[in-house]
Amino acid sequence: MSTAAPAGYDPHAFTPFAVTVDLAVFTVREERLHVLLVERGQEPFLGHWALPGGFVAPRECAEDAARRELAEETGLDADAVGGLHLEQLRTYTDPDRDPRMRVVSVAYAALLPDLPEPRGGGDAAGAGWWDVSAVGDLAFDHGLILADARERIGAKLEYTCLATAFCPPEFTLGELQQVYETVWGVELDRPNFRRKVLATPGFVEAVEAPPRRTGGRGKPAAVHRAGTATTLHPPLLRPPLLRPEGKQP
Amino acid sequence: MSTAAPAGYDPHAFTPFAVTVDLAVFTVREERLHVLLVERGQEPFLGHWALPGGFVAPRECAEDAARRELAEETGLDADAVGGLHLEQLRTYTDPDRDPRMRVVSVAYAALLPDLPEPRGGGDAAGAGWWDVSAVGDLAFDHGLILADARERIGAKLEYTCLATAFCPPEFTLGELQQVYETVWGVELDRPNFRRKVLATPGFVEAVEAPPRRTGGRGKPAAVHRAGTATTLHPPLLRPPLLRPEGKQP
DNA sequence: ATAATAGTGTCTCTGAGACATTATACG
DNA sequence: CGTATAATGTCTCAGAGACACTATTAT
Repeated sequence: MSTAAPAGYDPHAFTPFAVTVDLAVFTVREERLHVLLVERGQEPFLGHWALPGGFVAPRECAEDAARRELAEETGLDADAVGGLHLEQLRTYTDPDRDPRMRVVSVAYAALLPDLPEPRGGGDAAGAGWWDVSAVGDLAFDHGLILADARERIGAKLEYTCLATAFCPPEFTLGELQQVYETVWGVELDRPNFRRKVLATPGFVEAVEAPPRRTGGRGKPAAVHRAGTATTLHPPLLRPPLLRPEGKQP
Repeated sequence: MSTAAPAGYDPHAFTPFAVTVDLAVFTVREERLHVLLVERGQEPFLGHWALPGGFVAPRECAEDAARRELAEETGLDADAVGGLHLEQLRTYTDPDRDPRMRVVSVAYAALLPDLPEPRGGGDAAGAGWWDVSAVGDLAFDHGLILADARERIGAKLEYTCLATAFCPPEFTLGELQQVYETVWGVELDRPNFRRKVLATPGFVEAVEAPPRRTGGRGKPAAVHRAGTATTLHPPLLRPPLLRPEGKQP
C-alpha cells in the first residue's frame, strides 16, 4: 500500500494460494472427549490420521465449505449440519505447512452430541472418533490445530451456553455437568454446578416429562432442553487448578 | 474427502485464491478510540477509506505479512513492530467481498500507544487515525472487520493484560483506566479499578521514579510499567450496562 | 434394608460495587 | 488558603466453593 509497494493492490500481482478448511469436530463419548479423524488415502502423509477438511470451492465461503465437508464426513443430513454451531478458529498460513504447494487453511471447530452412528461418510480410507488424549501425531499441522481447538472449546464453555451443543436435544443436568468435566478435565461440585446453571436465565429450561432413567440405579433425573441464551453472565470459570501465583517482588 | 469427492485432495484440482491481510490498528488518543485508515488510490473503492493491508507474499506467513504492512503504514521500525501484540481476528471469505477476484483476507488487530507521529507510511493517497465512532462506510467488508475487531479488543481487555499495549512504556493507573473506559465506553470507579489492578500479580509493577505530573494540577500519579502476566484471573468484567435480564417464563 | 444417584439447604469467604476519607500537588 | 487529582479505607452484597442433608429410585 505504501508508495514503496504500489503493486500491493495490483490485481495481477498476487500469488495464487490454495484455500482449504479443516474441521475439529468434537463429541463426548463415555466420559471422554473425542475428535473426528480421517485416515489419509494419498500422499503426503498417506496412512496418517488427519482432521477432515477439503478445498473451498470457487464460489463458496469457508463456512459453507466447512458445513459441506462436515456433512460428507459425518453423514448428517444438510438440515442438521446447517443448524449446528460452527466456530471459526484460526487460519494457518505457514508457507511449509503443506509440502506440495502453498495452502492456507481456515480451521473450524464443531460440537456434536454423541451420535449413535460413529461415522457416516463412506470414506474408503477410514474415519472415526478418537479419544483426544490418545491421538498421536497427525498429518500436516493438524496436531497444532487440534490443540488450539481444544483450548478454544474449553474457554468457550466458560462464558457461553455452548456446552448444550454436546448434548442430545433433551438431557439431564448430570449429563451437562459431564460435558464440562470432560472438556475441562476436572471434577465439579454437583450442587454448585446445578445452582449456577439454573440461576442463569435461558441456559436450560425444564422439560415437563417423565424423569429419565439413569441406567438403572438411583433417582431419575429431571430432563432439560437448551434455552435461548447464548452467553453466560457472569461466566462459569474453570477452577484455577495449579495456578502458581507468580509473585516475585 | 469422501469417495463422492476424491478430487478434494488432488493437488491440481484446487481453485487459486488471492490471500491478503487486513489490519485493524487501534490507539487511544484524547480519550477516544482511534483506528488507522488509509485512503484508497485505485479502483475499486477509489477515494474510500479502508483498513491497511496487502497481499501475502509467496513465502511469507500471514502474521509476517501483517507486521510488514504495519511497519509500512505506521513507519515504526522493524524491531518495534516485531515486539508488539498482533492478534489474528478472523478470516473473511465471502466470494463477493472483492469485486475484482476471489480474495480471502486474514484480519489482524493490533494495539499501539498514542504515537507522537500520527502516521509514518509515505502513502500518497493518505493515511491517518480516525475516531472509530466517526468512521463512515469503508471499502470492501472493512466495516464488518472493524466492528469485529472492536468487539474482540473489548472482550480481550476483560481477561488479559492487553490494555497495557495501549500505553507508553511507563504510565499511570489513571491512564490505564482511561484505556478501559475508552474501549468499553463506560466510566469505572477509580478506587475499585486500582484495587483490582494492583491485586492482580504481574499486571503492572511500580516504577521507582519521581511521580509524573498530570498536566499541572493535582497530586502527581505514581508511574507503572507493564508486568509479566498475560492473563487476568479472575477477569475484569465489563459492567453489564443495560442487560435486559431476559426472563420469559 | 442398602446402594446409588438426584436434588436442597446452609455456612463461609472472596471479590466487586459504592462511596467516604485522606494525601499531595498547583494556583 | 481553595481546588484538583491521587491514593486509602470501609461497608455491603452477590456469587462461588465446601459440604451436610433429604429424596427417590433399583436391588
